[in-house]
Amino acid sequence: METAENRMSSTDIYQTVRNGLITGRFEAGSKLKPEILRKNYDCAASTMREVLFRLSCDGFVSFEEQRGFKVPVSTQNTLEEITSLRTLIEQEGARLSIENGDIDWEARFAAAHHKLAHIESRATAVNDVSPFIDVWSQAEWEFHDTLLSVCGSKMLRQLHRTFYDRFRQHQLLRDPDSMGFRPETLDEHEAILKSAINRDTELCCKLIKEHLHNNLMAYFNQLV
Amino acid sequence: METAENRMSSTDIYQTVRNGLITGRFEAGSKLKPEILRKNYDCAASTMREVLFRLSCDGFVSFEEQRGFKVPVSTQNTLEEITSLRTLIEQEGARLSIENGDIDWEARFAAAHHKLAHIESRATAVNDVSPFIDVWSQAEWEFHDTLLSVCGSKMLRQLHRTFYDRFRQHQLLRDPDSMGFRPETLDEHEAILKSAINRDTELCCKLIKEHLHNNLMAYFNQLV
DNA sequence: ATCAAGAAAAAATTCGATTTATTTTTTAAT
DNA sequence: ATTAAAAAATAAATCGAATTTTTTCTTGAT
Repeated sequence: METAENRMSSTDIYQTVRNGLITGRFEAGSKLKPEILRKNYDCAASTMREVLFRLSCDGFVSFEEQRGFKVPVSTQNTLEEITSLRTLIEQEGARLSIENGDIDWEARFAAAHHKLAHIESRATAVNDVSPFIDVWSQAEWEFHDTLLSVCGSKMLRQLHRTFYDRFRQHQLLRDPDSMGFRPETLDEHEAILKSAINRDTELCCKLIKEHLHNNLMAYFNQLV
Repeated sequence: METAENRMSSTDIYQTVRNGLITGRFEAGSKLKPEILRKNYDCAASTMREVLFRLSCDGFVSFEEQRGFKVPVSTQNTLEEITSLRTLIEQEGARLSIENGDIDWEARFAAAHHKLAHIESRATAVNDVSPFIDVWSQAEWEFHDTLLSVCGSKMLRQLHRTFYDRFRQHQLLRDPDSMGFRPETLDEHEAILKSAINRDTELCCKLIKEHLHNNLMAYFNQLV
């Protein structure tokens, strides 16, 4: 008998689709029809619907009653709101981490930065950065998450993750070729690392704000 | 032919269950089985499951794969995290509203406070406050939401609403008879109103922090 | 040609049943 | 009496089809 391929659980499908959404695999504004998508994930339409509902709660897809699911359309205002909230949350998380963090945290944060800086300098030196996107994204995420890792609030970290990913999603919605990084991020990340390790809370918050503001501006400037 | 009662849409059911959760109609830690609940809402188990997934995203119910849904158990730490995040968000919203708000906002905020104060003073004067819970809850929500109403960020307001409701849910999970209000809230609300209208951002943020901290403390003190 | 009404198609929603996994109960051996 | 394995019962997860609603297409009157 031919073996049936191992099926994914709905949670696996959820993860896969979520990942697809934040890596720009779906076109902005396009419909997400359970009946169509199910074929890609080998499941029933109602299972697909369940997954899409879960994604809609966190804002990765939009839902309108009797009208189904869509990839959200990115507007300037949406991205500004996402950036503001991410800034608010990341500043607070950094504040708490700087307060609580011990030498072990410093070491982990320095290590995360080291990895990230390595990738960023290699990516800056080259013409086509596309092969770096995936590793860079992962390293950047780990850098920012390590900063918050000893803030003491799981909830805050989770919320930060949602807004971090939503920002990335909206960058890609507008510009599917967006790398997400500018050469300047290298210096910005280093400054954040140093301020945190020096326990300079106010400077760190200021640098985070500038870093995220610059990300936002870079995005707007790409809009020809 | 006998007419079939008008059925609720899944979104209606979602709202109803959400409301039930934040008004203490489900016992902490109890299982939420789609097959059982469906009978109360006249729908299929899979529809119920869909609803529960939606609620789990915002933290109103907990979900574990292959083990179903539960009413969350309230721990001290959870409530502290919820309070901290609500404080962070409400302070930021107040800051922005104070910056943007015009005379119309002031008037609406004063009106919301007037209603709330009226209810609070009547409730304070009486022995059994239970008949006031529903109107008070609504008025308190409107007061806090009006404060944020011109912050310019729909997302922030939505997030605030989630944490506002989660706080209330956890109060009731621990103490099903919790009124949610203390006599002191009357003064605290008034002070917040005045500081906002005086455009004293820093004072307003401080008062919000104290107000929410006091809510939290009142909750802990009830734990015998 | 334009528009509205009605018909057809497509998509969203809901359903009841099947399959799969977990939990509880029973049985049997030590 | 305890424990371990097996069986039964319960609950979770998934499915494919039926139903309802929305959207698109067709037709015919102005």
